[in-house]
Amino acid sequence: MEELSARIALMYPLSEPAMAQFLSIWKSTTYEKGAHLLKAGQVSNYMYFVGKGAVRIYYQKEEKEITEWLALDYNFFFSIQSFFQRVPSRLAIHTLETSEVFMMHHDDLMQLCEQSHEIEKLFRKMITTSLILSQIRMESIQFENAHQRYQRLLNGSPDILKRVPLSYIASFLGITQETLSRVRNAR
Amino acid sequence: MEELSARIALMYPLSEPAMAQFLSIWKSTTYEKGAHLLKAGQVSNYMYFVGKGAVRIYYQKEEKEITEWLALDYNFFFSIQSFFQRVPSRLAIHTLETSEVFMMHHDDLMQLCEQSHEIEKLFRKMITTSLILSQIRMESIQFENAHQRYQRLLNGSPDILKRVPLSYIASFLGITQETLSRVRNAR
DNA sequence: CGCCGAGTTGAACTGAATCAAGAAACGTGG
DNA sequence: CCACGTTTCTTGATTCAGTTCAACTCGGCG
Repeated sequence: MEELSARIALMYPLSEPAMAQFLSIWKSTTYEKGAHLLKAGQVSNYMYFVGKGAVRIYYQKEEKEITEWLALDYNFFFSIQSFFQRVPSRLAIHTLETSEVFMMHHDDLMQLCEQSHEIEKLFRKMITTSLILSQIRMESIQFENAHQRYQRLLNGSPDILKRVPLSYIASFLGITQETLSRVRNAR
Repeated sequence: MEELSARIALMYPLSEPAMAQFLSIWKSTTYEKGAHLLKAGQVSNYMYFVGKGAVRIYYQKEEKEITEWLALDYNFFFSIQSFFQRVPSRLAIHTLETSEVFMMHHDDLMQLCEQSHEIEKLFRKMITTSLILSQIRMESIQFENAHQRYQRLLNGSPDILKRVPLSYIASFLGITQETLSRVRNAR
């Protein structure tokens, strides 16, 4: 819980009562490796945060599984479209390691946002961060080749290779497993 | 101004005084075709809205010009990273047609957000919309081929071909002008 | 008429996907 | 602790979408 509150404070420093209020709507559960937090077709009601652990967001696309996001150690994640638009999610979420997962229900968040301008503002900052990350990822996909994207990922999470199967990493990078293998072993 | 206020109301229906307050920080200017709203290297202080008209956001990348965004008739646009992070923008913005452009200064917006929870919430919704669009565009770039992306663009703005040179459209779609030409004339 | 920018067409090339085997690592039961 | 099957990863050959480079067409317009 301290890590969660530290990450929140980093985005926008809430007053003490607001922080307490905000933290109060987060529930924590420890999931075994391979457990599903969300299945495809459900409306995703939660925004999540992983403690120490690893989580994968993926979906089915023409008999292939696409890894949409990988969240390791102390990071937020959620199904953007489903959470905001309240529509069933194509995405599924499962753990890659036994992980402590914190989750906050959409309705609780909305209710707090109504009551508290401060929390509304925090939430706005969280979305802004997502938007900027989304832009950066888009540019990476559009202009960087397989090798550059792989390097970028390694810079951000050097230990990801030891913790996530290559097939997931390849899909997350938008390349095939074979290409990733070649890129890794080149030179 | 009515169009601007209509688009705002669509995202989040402000109370009358809040709407008046919000509209009051927007200034309007009519720019001739080819005029620059923003040059690369400047911090972008504004969020923009085009009335009837057309605007292009672009940047220099290794002696090529990349068209990052095209905004036609009654749409918002801005340099996301520069606006939020207050860093110099790689992006430049110019008009493709004589256009009425509305602009809102970052600091005015922030001040209003401090004062008014309602406006903060509107702003949050605006960013959320951007985030969802960004996700959709990312998926389009990653998984759709040149022909599909072209079709998607046409569906969204059928008259864009008549108003924007092909070289800009190609770059916006992330393909070369030659490929766009082939895609257009195929079959 | 000749030039100029915008768009098209053709041919060669390239990065990554696909298809197809293999090799290595992993774990489960004997 | 080993043997076996399964999953994960690598390697090779071929194919393909899209790029690059170069030449060409077309429609203004001074």
